[in-house]
Amino acid sequence: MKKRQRWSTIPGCSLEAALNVIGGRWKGVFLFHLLDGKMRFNELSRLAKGASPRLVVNQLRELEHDGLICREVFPVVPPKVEYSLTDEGRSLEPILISLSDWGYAWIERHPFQEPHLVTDSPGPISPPEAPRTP
Amino acid sequence: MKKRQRWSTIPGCSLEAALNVIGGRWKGVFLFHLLDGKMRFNELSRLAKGASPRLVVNQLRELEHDGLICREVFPVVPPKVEYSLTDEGRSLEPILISLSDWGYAWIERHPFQEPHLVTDSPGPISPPEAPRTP
DNA sequence: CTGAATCCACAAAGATACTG
DNA sequence: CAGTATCTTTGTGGATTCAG
Repeated sequence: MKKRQRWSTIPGCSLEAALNVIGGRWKGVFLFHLLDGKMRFNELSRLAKGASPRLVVNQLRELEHDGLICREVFPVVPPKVEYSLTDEGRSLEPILISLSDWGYAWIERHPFQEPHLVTDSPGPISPPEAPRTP
Repeated sequence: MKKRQRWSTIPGCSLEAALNVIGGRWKGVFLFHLLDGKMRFNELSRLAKGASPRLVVNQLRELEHDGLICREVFPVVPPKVEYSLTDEGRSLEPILISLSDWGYAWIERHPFQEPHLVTDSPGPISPPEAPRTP
C-alpha cells in the first residue's frame, strides 16, 4: 500500500518544490555532509543522532528517488553501501552553503532561543477595543 | 501544556537551524510572498490552499517567534492584521530566490515526477551473492 | 553492516463550529 | 476578518527484532 506524503501533490510554486526535495528532517544535513565526498550508511546515521535506521533509510531513499544522491552497493561481506551526490545534488552546493551560513548567523543572533514550543491554546494576543472601521 | 516539535532540541549544525526555521510546511511560501510586501491573514491563507486556519496560524506564529515576520494588529472593525518581513526575514531574500530558481529548474528536469510515495515495503534492492571481503 | 518487518504511540494536520 | 476551540483522523517516527 502506498501513502502520500504530507507535502501537497502539486507544489504551488517552485519554492515549494525545492523545500519538498530538501526539506526533510535530515535531508539537508545528509546533502551538506555529502559535499565532502562519499559516505557509508553508518556515517550518515551517526550524523542523524537519535534517528532510527528506518528514518535514515527513508530519507536516503527519497533523496535517491529525487535524483540528488547515488546509492552504490558493493556485493561484499559484510555489506557495504556508499552514498554520494549526483551532479544534480551537487548543484545545490551554493544553496546549502548559503543556508548553513545563514543558520550560523541566526544562531548567533538568537543565542539561547528554544526551538518552537507549540502550545495547544496560544491564548489571546491583542484584544482590540473595536473602534470604527475607516 | 507545551509539546516539543519534532525538530531536535539542539540542531546538530547550522544548516539544521536554518531548515528548522524555514522548513515548515508553508513557511517558505509565506516568506517568499511576503518579499513583495505586507499581506493579510486571508491572503496568506489563500496561498496555503487546503490548509486549515489553525495550521496557518501556527506557521505564522512560529515565524514571528523566530523573528522573521512582524504581526501588526489594527484595532478596527472588522479586524485587520498585517504580516510583513522583519529585516531578519528579509535577509533570507537571496536564499529564497535561489531556492525558488532551483526548484523551478528541478521541476523542468523532472517533468512528471510524482511527489514521494512511501511504500511500506520497498522490497529487496540488490541481493548480493556474498563473495569474500577484501 | 545495511537494512527489512512489525507494532505502536503520539503529535501534527483536517474538519467543523464558534467568537470578538 | 482573524482567529479559537474541539474532536477526530492521519501518518510519521521510535523501538525492537530479524535477515542476507
